Amino acid sequence: MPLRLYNSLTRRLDELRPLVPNKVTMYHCGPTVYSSPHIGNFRSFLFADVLRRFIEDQGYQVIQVMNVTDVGHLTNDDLETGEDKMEAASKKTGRTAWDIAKQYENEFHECQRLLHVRLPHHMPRATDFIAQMGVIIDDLLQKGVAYQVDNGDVYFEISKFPQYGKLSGKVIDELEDGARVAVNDKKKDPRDFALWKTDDKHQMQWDAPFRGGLRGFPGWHIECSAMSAHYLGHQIDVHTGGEDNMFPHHECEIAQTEAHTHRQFVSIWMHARHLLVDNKKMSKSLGNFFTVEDVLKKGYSGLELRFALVRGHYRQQLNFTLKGLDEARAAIARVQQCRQRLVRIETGAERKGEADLTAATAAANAKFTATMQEDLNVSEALAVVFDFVGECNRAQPTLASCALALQFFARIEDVLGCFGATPQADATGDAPAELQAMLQKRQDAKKQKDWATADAMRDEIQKAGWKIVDTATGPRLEKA
RNA sequence: GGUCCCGUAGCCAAGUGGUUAGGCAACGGAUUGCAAAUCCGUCUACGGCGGUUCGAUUCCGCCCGGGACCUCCA
Repeated sequence: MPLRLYNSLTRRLDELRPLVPNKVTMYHCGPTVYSSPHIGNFRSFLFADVLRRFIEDQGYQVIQVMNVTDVGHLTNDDLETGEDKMEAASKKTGRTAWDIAKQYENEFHECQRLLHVRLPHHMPRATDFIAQMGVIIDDLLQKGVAYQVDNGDVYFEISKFPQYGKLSGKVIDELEDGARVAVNDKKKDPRDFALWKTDDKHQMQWDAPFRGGLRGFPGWHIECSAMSAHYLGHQIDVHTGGEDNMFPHHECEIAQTEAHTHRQFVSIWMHARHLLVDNKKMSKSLGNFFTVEDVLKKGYSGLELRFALVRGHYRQQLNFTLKGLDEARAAIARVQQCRQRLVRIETGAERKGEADLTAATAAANAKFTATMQEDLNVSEALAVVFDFVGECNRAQPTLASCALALQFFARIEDVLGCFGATPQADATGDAPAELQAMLQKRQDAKKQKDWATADAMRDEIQKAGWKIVDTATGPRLEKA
């Protein structure tokens, strides 16, 4: 069974057919590092992460590149008033753009770690690829697809690339009727976009990396073309981003890259739907957004946030709520309880049985694969996992079955990464000695039928962040 | 104004022309000194109105409601 993915370009499910057999190249539009990463950002990045993990699960070797935009992302791409986001943040805070970029890039990496993201193989910064951008700009100028105006700005000329609009379905006339107005009369067409801009006041400036240019800074779109070409070559298999990237960003990437190489840039374009918060659009301009840090400060773990952001289908709007995080916590616990019991049986801490889970495990694996192969249907894949949890809990499995089932869970974890590592059979030994003493005291009290003392001990242990689990073979302590 | 997506039980969220997700919460039962965890059971839905069909939540049309892009945003 092939892996089929929804391709924004063809508007249907396309089979993943890597240009080089068994190797998949992926490029992801990463963060613009001008503010703290928010949960909406990570909805997209976690989607990319799960995609990568599943493709690897399917036996491919993946090479993943995610850019860090630290220059050139204009607040208003085509208008004269457009301002670089880094510069805008700098103005607001009084710090340098370089300083800001560094801070938020670090924050981004920290969030990746907290949300258990498998790091892309390369995470290049735009500012480190000025020269490579220059090569493309130079070529586009030579080919007459781009033009330079008096002040030194270089624009890509839309009319020279008739396929412009093929990804987003935007048609020229429609755009001209829209809210966007041409106020930059230097441009031949209002939709021509900047490859290079000049501005004396801009903090980040470079001598033009192309012939006949003036000192300035690159436009936003060109970085992705340059960096994907540098690491992955002129043609790549999969390119992802948030749905807002589709236009104009990805449209522009296609135009400049394909005008440059005369080859199809990307086989499969994928876009994650935006997140809603309490059923409302989440955006900076509305101010109703949570940063990753906000959520973690409320006491939720990265795993819980990851689960909450990953559980819905990526092409569906996902409604984020704090209640959803509580649900995530409970759901994760359900899986972990199940895994822990299997470990306990395996290690002899709990009685094994006669139930053979071989067939059930094979079926779960097959269903999980099939459902993920169909455009990464995580929701349905989770249903498979939870069905299997029920089967395990109901059974008294053999040692061999425990091992098989645990392998299944390890695979799920490898792909989804939202449940955590295989639990320990018994964490009692890791608990502080005083808690272990309390546990013993509770046992003694129970023998005496001194329920008051027994319950008091349990409450104390709970207050310390642990809980008692009573079993047929005696009580044990677990982290709550 | 143009293009497009969605509306599923208390909440979240898949899917399908006729069997029927899953999670959370709630309730009843088993277990337990009481709990926790686990198991069993209950709650059974597809925005509204038409149409196509033997049969529609699933296809078509209209309406209502929410959202996306075209403008900063993943």
